[in-house]
Amino acid sequence: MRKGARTRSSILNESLALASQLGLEGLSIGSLADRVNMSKSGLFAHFGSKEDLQLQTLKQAQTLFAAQVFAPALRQPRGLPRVKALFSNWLAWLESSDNLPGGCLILAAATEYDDRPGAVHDALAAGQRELRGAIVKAIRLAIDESHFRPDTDGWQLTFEILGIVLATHHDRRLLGDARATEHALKAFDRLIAAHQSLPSR
Amino acid sequence: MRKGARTRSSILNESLALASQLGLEGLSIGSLADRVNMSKSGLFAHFGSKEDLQLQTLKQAQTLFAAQVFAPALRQPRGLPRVKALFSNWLAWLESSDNLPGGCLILAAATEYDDRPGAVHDALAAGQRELRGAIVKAIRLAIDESHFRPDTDGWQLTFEILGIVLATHHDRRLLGDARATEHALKAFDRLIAAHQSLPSR
DNA sequence: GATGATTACGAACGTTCGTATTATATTGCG
DNA sequence: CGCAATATAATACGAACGTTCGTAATCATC
Repeated sequence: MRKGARTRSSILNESLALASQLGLEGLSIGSLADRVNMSKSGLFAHFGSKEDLQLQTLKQAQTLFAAQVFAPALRQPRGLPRVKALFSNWLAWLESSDNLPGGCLILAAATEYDDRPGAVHDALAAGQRELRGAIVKAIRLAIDESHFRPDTDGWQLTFEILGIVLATHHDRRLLGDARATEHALKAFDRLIAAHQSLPSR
Repeated sequence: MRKGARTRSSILNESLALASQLGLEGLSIGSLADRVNMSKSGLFAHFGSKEDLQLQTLKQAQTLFAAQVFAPALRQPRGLPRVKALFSNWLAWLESSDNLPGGCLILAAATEYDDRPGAVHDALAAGQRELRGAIVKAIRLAIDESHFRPDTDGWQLTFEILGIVLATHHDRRLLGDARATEHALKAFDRLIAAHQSLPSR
C-alpha cells in the first residue's frame, strides 16, 4: 500500500507538469508513462480511466494551490492584509514554474473545459467557486475591520481581482511580457485604493 | 477555382465552431469532415496539413473579430467614444455564439498555445499585439482629445481592459454566471472614470 | 460537347490513443 | 522464510489519428 501511493504521487507530479503544457485533454497515458519510466499498463493500473487521471491531476493542482495561496493568506491578520496576501500569493503561484512549466493548470483547464461537461468541469467550477467565495469572505472581513468602505461590493471586487490575475497570466505567457506583474500590482493598488474607507488624505 | 473557395469557406466556418468547443488541437479532420458531409481526404486536400487547417481557422476568427469589433469602432468619433466602442464590441463578440458555440476561439487558443511554439502561436501573439496596439492608440487619441488625463498610461489601461474581458469570458463560460457582463460594465465604468480628465462633477 | 483543370472520394498507410486481460515481479506481514 | 497482497509489465484490442495515393466526378472554358 505504501509503495503504490508513493509512485502514484510521483506520477501525479509529472502529470501535473505535462498537463500544464499540453492541457488535461492533450495529456496522454503513453507519453506520461515514458516520462516516469513505467509501462503504459503499469501506470494505467493506478487509475481506472483517463478521466480519473485527469481528475486526480487537477486535484493535485488544487491541493498545491490551497497550500501555496490559501493557507499562508489565512495566517495573515484578517482585513486588508489578508486580501493583499491572497492576491500576491496568487500572483506568485502563477510564476511557480517548478510544478507548472506550462503555466497554471487550473486556468488552462478552465478554458479547456468550460464547455466540456463532466467530472473535470465540475471539479473546476467547484474549485473556482470555493476560491472566489473565500476572497469575498476576506473582503467582507476587511469591511468589518473598516479597511474597506461599507458599500464595497465583494463579488464585484473579486471579479476585478480575477481579471487582473487572468491578464497577468495571459500577457506573461502568450506575449512573454515580463512587466505583466508590474502592471498587475499597479492595477491592484488602484483597485484597493478606490475601495478603502479613509476619505482622501 | 470558384467552387473550391466556397466549400473551403464553409469548412472554415464549421471548423471555427468546432474548434471553439474542442480547441484547435482537439479539432480533428475526421470529425470536421463528418460535420460538413465530406470525406476526410476531400477535406484534407484543401489544406496541406493539420497545422495549416488550424492556422486558417484561427485567421478566420481573427478576420471576423476585425469586422465585428475593430471596424465598427473605427467608425466612432476618436477619443472616449471609440475606446468605449472597442470595449463594448469586444464584449458583444464574446457573446456572439452564432460562430462560437464554445466561446471565443482566440482566447481559448491563447491559453492552449501559450507554450506550444509554432505558426499558430506566432499568429496568436501577433494578433494580440495588434489588438492591444490599436487600443493603446485609441487611448492616446482620447488623451489628445482631453477625454483622459494626460498622465494616463495607455498600456496599463489596456492591460486592465483585457483583464475585464478575460474575467467576463471566464465567469460566463465556466461558472455560467449571467451577470458577468454586468460586472464587466461596472468595472469598465469605474476604470474610465478614474482616468477621465474632468475633476469631480 | 470535348478538353483540361479542379475538386472530391475511398481505401489504405503506420502510429497512437484508451482500455482489458493475463502474467510476472516485488513488496509487506506473520 | 513463505505466502498473500500489491504493483508492474507484457500483450493485445478496436478505434481514431493525420497523411498519402490513385481515381472518379465535377467544373469552367472553348
